[in-house]
Amino acid sequence: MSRQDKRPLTLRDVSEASGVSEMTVSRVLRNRDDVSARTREKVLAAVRELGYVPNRIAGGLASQRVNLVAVIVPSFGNLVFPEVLSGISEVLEADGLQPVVGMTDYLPKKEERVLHEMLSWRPSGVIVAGLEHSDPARAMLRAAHMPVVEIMDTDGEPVDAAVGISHRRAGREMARAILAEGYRRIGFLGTKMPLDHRARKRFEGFVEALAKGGVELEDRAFYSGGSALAKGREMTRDMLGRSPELDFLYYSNDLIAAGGLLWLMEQGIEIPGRLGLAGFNGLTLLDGLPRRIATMDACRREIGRRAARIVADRVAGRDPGERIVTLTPTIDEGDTLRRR
Amino acid sequence: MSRQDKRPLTLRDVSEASGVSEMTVSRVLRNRDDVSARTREKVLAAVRELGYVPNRIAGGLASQRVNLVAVIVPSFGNLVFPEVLSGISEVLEADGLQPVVGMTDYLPKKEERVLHEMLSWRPSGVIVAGLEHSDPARAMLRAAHMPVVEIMDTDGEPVDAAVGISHRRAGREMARAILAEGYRRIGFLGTKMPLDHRARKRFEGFVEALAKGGVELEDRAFYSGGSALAKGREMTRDMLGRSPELDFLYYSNDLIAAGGLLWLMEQGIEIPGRLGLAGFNGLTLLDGLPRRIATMDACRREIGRRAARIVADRVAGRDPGERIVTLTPTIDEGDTLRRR
DNA sequence: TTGAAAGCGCTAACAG
DNA sequence: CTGTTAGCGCTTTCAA
Repeated sequence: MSRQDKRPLTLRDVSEASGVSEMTVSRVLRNRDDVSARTREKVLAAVRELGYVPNRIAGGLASQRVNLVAVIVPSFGNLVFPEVLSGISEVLEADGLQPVVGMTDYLPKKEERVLHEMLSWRPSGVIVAGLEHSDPARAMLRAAHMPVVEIMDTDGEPVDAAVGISHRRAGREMARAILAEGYRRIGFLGTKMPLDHRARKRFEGFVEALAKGGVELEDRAFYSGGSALAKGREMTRDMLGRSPELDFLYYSNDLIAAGGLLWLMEQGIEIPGRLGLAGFNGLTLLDGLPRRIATMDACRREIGRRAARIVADRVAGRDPGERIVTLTPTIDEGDTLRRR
Repeated sequence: MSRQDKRPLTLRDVSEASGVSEMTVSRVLRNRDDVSARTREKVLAAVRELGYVPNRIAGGLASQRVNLVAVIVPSFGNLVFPEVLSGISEVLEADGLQPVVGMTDYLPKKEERVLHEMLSWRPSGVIVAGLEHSDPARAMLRAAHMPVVEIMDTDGEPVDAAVGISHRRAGREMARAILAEGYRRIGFLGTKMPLDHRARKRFEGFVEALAKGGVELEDRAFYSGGSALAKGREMTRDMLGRSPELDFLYYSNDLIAAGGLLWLMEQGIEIPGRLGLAGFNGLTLLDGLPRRIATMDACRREIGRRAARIVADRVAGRDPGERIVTLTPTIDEGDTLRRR
């Protein structure tokens, strides 16, 4: 700890302190096994003594390899993405790779900026949410010459590889389950987000399967901004005000469904006797509500894991298997779907 | 788009395509204003045509400057950190800096690893949650010779700068507010996390201020794992089972408080008539519950903003002002504290 | 098992 | 306003 200056330490400093060549110090720091135990110890002692932290900027430039994987998601607030990220980290870390996360706020222009920024660090791969990207973004992804995995959604054609669920099918299956239970007068409550393509696809699949069952959506409402719980409450109140004949409410996510549930129970409305409910996502955060809301698991953690596995395999030169991985979400009936 | 090979593009390719020297291309790409409009256009056209993305690894090495700021937080799942991050991004982006986020899972060893990893990229600054770090971690932070801002907490001595609130004081103030309202038989429900120092400090401050008011905590419970909402429910049920005389419950976070609230209301227990409640964090996520739970805002977004401001100022050579910024959280009485 | 030399792709510094 | 030269701190490659 006798350094006084502010110059960052380099390999040369370690080399001088340990009396070993820079090259050999480098070998030790990269855990290569072609170094004698004695030399290794000398080097590690010097590294500890000086507090040397290798410079990966230089290392990356020299080796043309960087252990970063770019991960691009729309938002952290969403409650959906923390779990995806955790699945990604889990797998990448085991392979010595490091996720670097960027956020797009659901804005295509911002997605382009973030992508450009991340690609400028020459990562080993890219994991990006969604299949819908601007032309410049797709061009960048193609030109990057690295593994690219688009996640969450498989209703479309990926640039390279994809891992997700079919949101259209998720919507259809929930519609079928609702119809099978005998509900016929159905309302939909969701987010007004033209750029949330997955929510849109679920909605489309839902309406389509209802139609196939000879049922038309009886009412719908879309919100934007504000607390989802409070919005679910308001929208539910408003919708039942104008469409009191409804017997089922399908919400585009579990949080607004929870808001609706709380309001309905306060009104003394019997769930699911008088009115059935379903949401989407399978948020364990919400375990502990007075009813378990029927929902559909989006396989978030598994999507993260599989996507990371594809990147890690490709980086390591292993065969990653199929290009498009479609996971199958399962309906969790909870207490608000099945009539006794 | 006529390239066939997989060699990544370099400045030289752009230089050749545009008939301008590498150096001038570099100037254009860094938005320097000492380039003629005509030359600039030629270069940008070539860049677009080729789809060139600059290599920041090389750029960083040459300039000894990197626009990254390391941000180290315990967990994404926490609902607390997304908002801090958003405050950080907001300010950093305006200064051309880019946050890079790492996660420690509340584990000191993992914190060391993540910190070492991030410092190896020679970022322009570090923002790290908490004041408690292992000796090696503190040594790394000191030796890094860059702005380091410890956030969330100001009860302690930072390595360099700090922005946060006093959690001890937050606990004390909530205790005073509770006593002022006339409650005397108080229970505490929190997380069993020896490594969550901020929760511990709030608890200590709370107990201390009760004692000063001549009141001793009557019951306490700690949980770990599982859904916070469900745990709040269970713990509340159990605590009231064994200590039915309690007239107030203080929860270490809003989510378990919400679970408790839901259970209590189902039991028909009058809130706050029979029992007062308070949580901590000011989670807007929970707006829409049947009662607004009394809570204390942790100033999350503002903490992120101020911390980022300090880093950005230091990087730009501006005077960042005071070394320790203590924000003052305010009690939000909601509907569950004040007896009518 | 160790060392010496030659870059990686860019930018600082200086010259024109 | 534009170009030339000399590195940045590592790792690759080859030789000992």
